[in-house]
Amino acid sequence: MELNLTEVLSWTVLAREGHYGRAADELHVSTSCLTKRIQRLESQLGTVLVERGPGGVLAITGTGRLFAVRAERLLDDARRLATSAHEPAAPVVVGVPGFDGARVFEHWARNQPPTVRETLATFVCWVGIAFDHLDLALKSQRVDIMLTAGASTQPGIRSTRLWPLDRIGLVARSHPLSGRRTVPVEQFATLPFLRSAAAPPDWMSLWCLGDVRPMSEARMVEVAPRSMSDVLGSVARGSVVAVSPTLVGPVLPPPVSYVRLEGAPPAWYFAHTRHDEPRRVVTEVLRLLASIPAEQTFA
Amino acid sequence: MELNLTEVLSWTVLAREGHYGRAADELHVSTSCLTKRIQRLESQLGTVLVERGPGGVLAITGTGRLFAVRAERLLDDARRLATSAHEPAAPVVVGVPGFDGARVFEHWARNQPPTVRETLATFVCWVGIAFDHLDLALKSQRVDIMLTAGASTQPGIRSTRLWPLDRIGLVARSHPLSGRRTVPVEQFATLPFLRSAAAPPDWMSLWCLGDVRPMSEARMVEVAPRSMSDVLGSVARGSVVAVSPTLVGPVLPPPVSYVRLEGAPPAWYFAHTRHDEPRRVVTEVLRLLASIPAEQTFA
DNA sequence: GGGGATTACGAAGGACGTAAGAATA
DNA sequence: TATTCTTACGTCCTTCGTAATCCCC
Repeated sequence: MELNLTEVLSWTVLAREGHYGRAADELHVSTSCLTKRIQRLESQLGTVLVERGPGGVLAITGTGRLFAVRAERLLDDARRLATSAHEPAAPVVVGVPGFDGARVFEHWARNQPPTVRETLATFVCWVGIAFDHLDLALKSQRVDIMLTAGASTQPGIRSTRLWPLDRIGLVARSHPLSGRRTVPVEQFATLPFLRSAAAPPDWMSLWCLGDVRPMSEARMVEVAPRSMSDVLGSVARGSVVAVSPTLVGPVLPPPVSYVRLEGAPPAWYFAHTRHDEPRRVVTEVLRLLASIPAEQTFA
Repeated sequence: MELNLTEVLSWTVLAREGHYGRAADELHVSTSCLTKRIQRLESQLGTVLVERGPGGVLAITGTGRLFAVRAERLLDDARRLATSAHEPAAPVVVGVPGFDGARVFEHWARNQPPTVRETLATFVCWVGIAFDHLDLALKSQRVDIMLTAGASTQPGIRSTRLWPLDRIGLVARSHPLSGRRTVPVEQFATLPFLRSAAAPPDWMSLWCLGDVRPMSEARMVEVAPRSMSDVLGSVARGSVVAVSPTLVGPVLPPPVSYVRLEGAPPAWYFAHTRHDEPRRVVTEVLRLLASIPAEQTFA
C-alpha cells in the first residue's frame, strides 16, 4: 500500500550508478536482492524504471529518472522528519491553512513586541495544515488552535474572533484585470473561481466571495491544493482567479498579481479551539493572540 | 535505516483516534499488530510517542502529536510521488538550484513567447536540486541540463553562458540595512554570510560575493539549506545575510527585504551539460535557452 | 568464456493473528 | 467483571544470500 523507502532509496542508488553490481555494493546487499527490490518497486508503481538488456542495464527510462530525482527529496524529507522527532515540542500547536502557512506565521510571531514574541516562542509551535484537513485537525487533536478566516459552524468547536482581514483578488499577470489597482467586488465575483471541494465550506466560502453573492451563483473550477503555492500555481496558469488575505500580496511570485476588491464586506481571522479544551496554557495563548492589536497583525 | 511508511501511517491513525482498538480496526489489523508497529516506530525514532496507562492510552505526547501532523505531509508527498510515476516524462530534465527552484522556472517558461513556451512545455521538465547535489545531479544523469549562476570547473562538464544576472542582498526586515534601497557591495561583503559547506564552491562563490573580495576574508555562518526557503528562513532569523538573483526579489516573504548591491561585478547564468551528452534534443533545448534574449529573462 | 542481470532455492527473520496476561475502574 | 493495552507463541510470508541460469559480446 504505502511506498517502501528502502526500495525507493535502492532505486535512487541504482539510477545514479546505472549498474546493479556497483549499486548493490553501495547498498551492502547482493545483486539478487537489489534485482528483487527494484522489481517490487516497479510492480508497485506500475511502471518500468529501467530498460534491461542482455548486456546489463540498457538505460534508465525517463519516468525512472524523474522518479529518482523526486524521490531524493522525499527521502530527505523523511530523514528530517525522523530527526525532528528528537527535538523538544512546544506545548501548544497552532495550525494555519496550507502546508506553507506556518512559515508566514513564524515570521509574524518573531516580529511581535518582545513579551509577545517570547511567549509565543516558548509555548507555540506553528504547523501548516492541508486545506482539506482544516477542521479535522482540531477534532483529531492534531492542533490545539486553528487559525483561519471565518467562523466555524462545526459542533464542538469554539471560534474566537481575532483580527480584521482584508481580502485581495489574485489574477495571472496575463489576465485582463491584471494591472488594475481596484476591481468592484461584484465584478470580481463573476469570474471563474478556484475551489477546493475537500476544504470545509465554512472556510472556503470567504475565499469564493460567498458573502458577496450566493455560492450557488459562483463559477467554480475544482482543484485540490494543499498549500498556498498550489493556489498560486493554478492562478498563474491563467484560467481561474482566487481571493486571498492581503498578507500574501507582497509575497506573490512574478506571474501572479493582485487587485484590491472594492466594496468587499469586512472579514476576520478566527481562532478555533475544541469546546472541551482542558489545558490552561491553550486558553492563555488564545487570550494572548486575541489581545494583539489589529495594527500589529497583517493590516 | 529508512522510515517505514506503514508504521508512520499507523501512527497518524492512532494519534487521531487515541485508541488502539479503533485505530487497528481502521487499519484492518489486530491491536497486537498495531502495538508492535508503534513500538517499532518508537524504538526507531528513539522517542516516546504515546503515554500508556493501564486503562489504555493516557495521552499522546507533544512529540508524538507534532510527529503525526508532520508525518501526514510526508505521507501525502509519498502518495503524490507514487502517482506521478504514471505521468509521461518530458525527455529533457533541467535542474535548477534548490528544491523550490523549479516553480520559478516553470512560471518563467510559461510566460515566454508562444514558440519558446510550447517547445519548453513539450520537451522540458524542471526539477529542483538540493544545493549540495548540484554537480552530482549532472554526473549521475539525474538531469540533462543544470542551470546555475557561474561556470563550472568540474571535469567533463561543459558550461554555456546564457543570460546576465543581477544580484541583490537579502536581509531581515529587522536588520539595520533593511529599508536602504542600495548598499555598496564592498560594505555588504563585510556582513556575516550564510554558507552551505556542502554546496560546490564554484557555485557558492558568487552568492558569498567571492568576486568582490577573497572568500577567505568572508565571515561565514554554516547552514545546510536545501532550498531557497531554507535560506530565507535563516536570513529572517536575523543573524546572517545572503545574496540572491534579482529574480527572487518579488517573491520574498514579508520578514525579508532586499537591497540593491551597488558596484557588484557582472554575473551570468550558465547552463551546464555533460561533455559527452549524446542526445540531440538536449543540445536543441540548450540552443533554445541560449537564444532567448536577455530582456525576456529575469532582468 | 566473461560480464551482467535474473531466477531458483533454501534459510533467516519479520510481521501477523489468536489467545493469554496484567492492570485498572 | 469489563476494558484496554501488552506479551507469548505459533504460523506464514517476505526478504535475503548463494548458486545456477540465461544472454549477448
